[in-house]
Amino acid sequence: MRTSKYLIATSKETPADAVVISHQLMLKAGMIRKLASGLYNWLPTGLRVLQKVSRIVKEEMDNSGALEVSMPVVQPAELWEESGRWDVMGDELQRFKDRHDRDFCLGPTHEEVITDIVRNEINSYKQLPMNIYQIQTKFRDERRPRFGVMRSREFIMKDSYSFHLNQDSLDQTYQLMYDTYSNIFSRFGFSFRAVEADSGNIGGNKSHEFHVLADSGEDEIVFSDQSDYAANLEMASAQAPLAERPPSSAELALIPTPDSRSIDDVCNFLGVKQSSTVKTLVVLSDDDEDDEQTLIALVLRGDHQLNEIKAAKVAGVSSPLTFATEEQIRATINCDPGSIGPVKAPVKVIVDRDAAILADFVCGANQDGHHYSGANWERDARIESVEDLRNVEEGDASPDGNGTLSIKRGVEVGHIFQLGNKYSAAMNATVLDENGKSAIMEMGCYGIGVSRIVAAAIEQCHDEKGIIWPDNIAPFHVVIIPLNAHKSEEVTAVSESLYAQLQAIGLDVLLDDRDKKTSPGVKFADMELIGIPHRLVVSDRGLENGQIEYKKRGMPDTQDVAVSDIVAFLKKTVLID
RNA sequence: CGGAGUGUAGCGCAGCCUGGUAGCGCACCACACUGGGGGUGUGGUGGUCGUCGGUUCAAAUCCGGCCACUCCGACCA
Repeated sequence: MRTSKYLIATSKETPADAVVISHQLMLKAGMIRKLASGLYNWLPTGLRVLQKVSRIVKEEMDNSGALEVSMPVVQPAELWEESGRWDVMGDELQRFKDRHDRDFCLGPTHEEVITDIVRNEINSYKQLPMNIYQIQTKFRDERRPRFGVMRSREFIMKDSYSFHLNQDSLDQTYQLMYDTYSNIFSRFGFSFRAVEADSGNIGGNKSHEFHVLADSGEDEIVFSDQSDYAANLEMASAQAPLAERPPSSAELALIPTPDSRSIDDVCNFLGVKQSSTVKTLVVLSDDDEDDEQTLIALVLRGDHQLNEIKAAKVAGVSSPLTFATEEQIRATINCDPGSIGPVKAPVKVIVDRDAAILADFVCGANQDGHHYSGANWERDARIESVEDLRNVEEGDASPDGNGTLSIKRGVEVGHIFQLGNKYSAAMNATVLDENGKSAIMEMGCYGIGVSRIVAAAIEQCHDEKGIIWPDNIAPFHVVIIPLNAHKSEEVTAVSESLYAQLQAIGLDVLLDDRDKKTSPGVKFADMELIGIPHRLVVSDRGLENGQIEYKKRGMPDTQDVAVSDIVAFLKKTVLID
């Protein structure tokens, strides 16, 4: 490609509404343009990268034995009603009617459609297992699109769905996909982690997320420094406390604590550490027979944070977790939410493991403006049950007993689930087994955010000048920059010759043949911003010595290579795979 | 969905408070110079000031409705 025939579309200014680096650089480098909130046009440079990412994902999926199909973006409501998700899904599901007033939606995912295909096409256990994938545009009407293509409403996803006669077969394919995903993200050169994850609303049991480590990531992931334990913060547990609860030594004392409603306030007022206090959060129970929902108190150590996912899984607690309103608290406990505590509380008290081993602690007294000091479990406060309710913290012991936990931010680029028979049962997707009996298929599903990978790669690979692409997803492998071509026939001739020769050995080459009004500085800056990994500068100065200047993007030094060697040099330097 | 904010040229912004000729930088076009790091000069192109309505002799500016977009939070298959 010649820049004179191409759309460079770079800009010096950083657009005001881009906050993360990948979004800024994608706009500045002319890869994308916003069309509306969460909707982006992909310009030529961006599309080249996107297609290379897709190609690698496709190659590895094909290698794994998965079969590629293409399913429509638009899906009929009937299938979603059959699976039960038409009514369950929130407004992320973009619903609309066609001219005949029939209900449709834009596909945010394709479990229903694939299950429909498979129940029609697959009849025998002999055809299983089968893993089917597509690389397709998805639409989710996100409440708050942000970070450019990292969280857009329309995006490209590789989604695959596997079908099995039994759990063993599902386990095997799940592991195969785990390994395939690891291969894919390794090919992009990512620093990534696979972590145990909550399977969320999609249903099912076993689930792993693949995260690219990046400070701008929206998720917090937890891993041990000495073992392979890794989990999403939502799922992560610390090792249960090993210490026994010390014996009580203090008397329960009621203390006026005017205007002290938060843990911070109380600790400042009383001069105690947060870890010697407990905080009490009141949530709704899950008995919904009548309007009079009972309340449940969740008690954590003052310095710990509630994990809402874990709390919602505790027996008796509403799911999704719903906090009691101030009125409900007032009606049942008769105090404001800043003064609640487990002592003589008129509700069930569920206690976090770390809060349960405290003795002589400070807590709310269930009277406005009062706290207790010297409170002790059993003696002063009844425990309904002890659970793991809190977020892990940096430095907690790993649950497998090996090492301590670190927390880093990550961008979720892949997610694999074991769905079980949630969709196959609802939609009656069965095969005949070897005994001739009808069997509901087990399912797995596996997603990769293809467009998100482009952003994640930039998050990991950039410097103050711009993007630094790995060779295998760079929009171009090599850029040739002729200097003073308008004055030097030799520079022009050598540049053209190189351009042809490098293309002939299979490289994607960009020849910066913009006219003399485009100064060398502009060309260098543009190509560094765009992130082309290999740069050749052809100049009279170099040609006098029979040399071309080579520079690798991101490396400080240039090197001179003989004109006669340059093609062979690049052939072995550029990593095309 | 709650809170906050912004809409003026392709991009970044000023002008609004105190109503009266719509401006600056970048980009773009022409010419000349320059020619290994976003160069210089001269001259240009480009805007229904988000939109609808109100006040006024007069509205980018004051008032109101609507729309769009952004940020923080909640949510996220």
